[in-house]
Order: sequence, then structure tokens, then C-alpha cells
Amino acid sequence: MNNITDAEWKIMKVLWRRSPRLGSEIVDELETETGWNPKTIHTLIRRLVTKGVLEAKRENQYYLYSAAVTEAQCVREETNTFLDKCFNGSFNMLLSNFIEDDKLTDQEIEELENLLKAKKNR
Amino acid sequence: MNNITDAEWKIMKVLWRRSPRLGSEIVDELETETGWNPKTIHTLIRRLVTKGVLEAKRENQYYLYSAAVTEAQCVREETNTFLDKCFNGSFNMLLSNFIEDDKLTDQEIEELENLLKAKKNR
DNA sequence: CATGTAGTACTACATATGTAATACAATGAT
DNA sequence: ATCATTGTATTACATATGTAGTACTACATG
Repeated sequence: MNNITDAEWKIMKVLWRRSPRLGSEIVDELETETGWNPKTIHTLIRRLVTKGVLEAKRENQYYLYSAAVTEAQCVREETNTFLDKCFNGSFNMLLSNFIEDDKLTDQEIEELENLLKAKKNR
Repeated sequence: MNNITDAEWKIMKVLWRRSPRLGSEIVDELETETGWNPKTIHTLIRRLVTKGVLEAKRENQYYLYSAAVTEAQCVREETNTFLDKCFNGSFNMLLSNFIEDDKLTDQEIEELENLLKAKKNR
């Protein structure tokens, strides 16, 4: 439903790895990696809370933040948006494109075949 | 290199289908489908020219627009951005996710297997 | 020739997004 | 008790993006 921007996505990833967390923990995880000012990180957190995809529970004087939507849901939405934009919504078109582009190693192709085989047998 | 936004992408698609085209032809293709005002369409065209992904050749008093980047290039960039965001850049992770999510019909799975087989035999 | 119409050039404006700064308050160290 | 630090709340501001509007111009038509 609610759009999570690229910058916000990085916050969500931290919370998807483990929730709940204090703001300071999120800052610790992201400050070096992203180079963001802690203020920036808190702004992003607040926006995510406003969007309803993060939950904030006040514990004493601080907030504990948790992901309120699953990564799977969000990834699914992103995937659909991406497929619509680039491949008219067709996953197979993406795949053919990828396969023809020689983006996959032989080993990856093997793995895929096994995945598909396993899927069919279920 | 240059970012093509979602709205701009629709313009590009028209030009990728056939180039060059007059502005009026682009408007004709998109006005009904998108509900955009012709002025809006021209704004998007101009931005794409500024970004260097469309070429504009003056023919008499009008411009003829052509795609200056291939769809394949753009799709590749979009794909990489998407994979990085959602699947740490791993195409196989996307695939497993998709397959487990039951997003594929049996027929699609067949098609994929054939694609992979064809690829391996080459 | 006078006008309407449509393309071109430029401008506008709201919302989104990235990236903070400021103001205030509570806590922890002197 | 005081002051520096750090969260919280609010505000700021540039650029991006969606979505046009205005001004000017030139062809097409009555």
C-alpha cells in the first residue's frame, strides 16, 4: 500500500533482520554504512511510522521500533511494480531476458532447474 | 546513467516500439491510455531530451523524436537497481522467492524449463 | 488576410524524497 | 545542581517528479 522509498528501505531492512530496536541501534547499524547523519536516520524512521509500516512503542523515555509489515509483502509489491514497468508484468519475460543476456552461470541454471523440478513434484 | 521516471518510461516505450516519431504521434498513443494532457506529454518528452535519452531532430517546424538509448540497456539498469534493493543483487534469490510464492502456473514452469534446456544445449 | 489550433519554449506549483538543522526535554556525568 | 549529550518533535530546504498553464509562433482553413 504505502510506498517505501529507497532510503527508507534501508531502515526497514534493519528492522526486518530483528525487531524491535531502539533508534540508537538503528543508527549504529546504518551510520557508517550509509554515511547518514543520525538526524537523517530519525527522520526516515518517523516517516515510516507515519506511513504505518513501522510501529513505535514507547518504553520509558525511548521508542522501540518494529516492522509492521513483512519483508515478503513489501518485496512482492516492489516486484510487481518492477515487472509492470519493465516486462509488462510478465515474469517469464524477465526470465527469458535474463537467460538470453547470459547473466546466469551454468551452475545457476542447474540450480534453477532443480528448483523448478522440486516445485513440479509438489 | 540517467534516471528515467515511471511517467517518462511510458514515453520511452512508445519510442522504443518505433522511432522516430512526431510529438503528435506520441500524444496520440498516450493521451487516451494515460489520461495525460498533451502539455504534460510534451513536458515529459522535453525532460527526456534534456536527460539525453531522447534525441530531437528538427524537421521543418516540428521535432522528430527518437530513443537515444536502447530498451535493453534501460531494462538492465532497472533490473539491477531492483535486485539490489529487494534481493541483495541476487537473481537467484528473486527466482526462489518467486517460485516458492506460487506465482507461476504449471505451464509457465514448463516454459521456463524449456528455456533453460535450450540455453544449456547451446 | 484573420483566426483557430497545435507545437515549442518557458514557467508554475504541489507533493515526494533526500538530507539535515533547530528547539526542547530528560538522562548521565561532574 | 549544572551542563553536555542524545532522543524526540518540529521545521527547513534543495532537487525530483507529476501535472499542467501561459506566451509565442506558424501552418491550415474559412
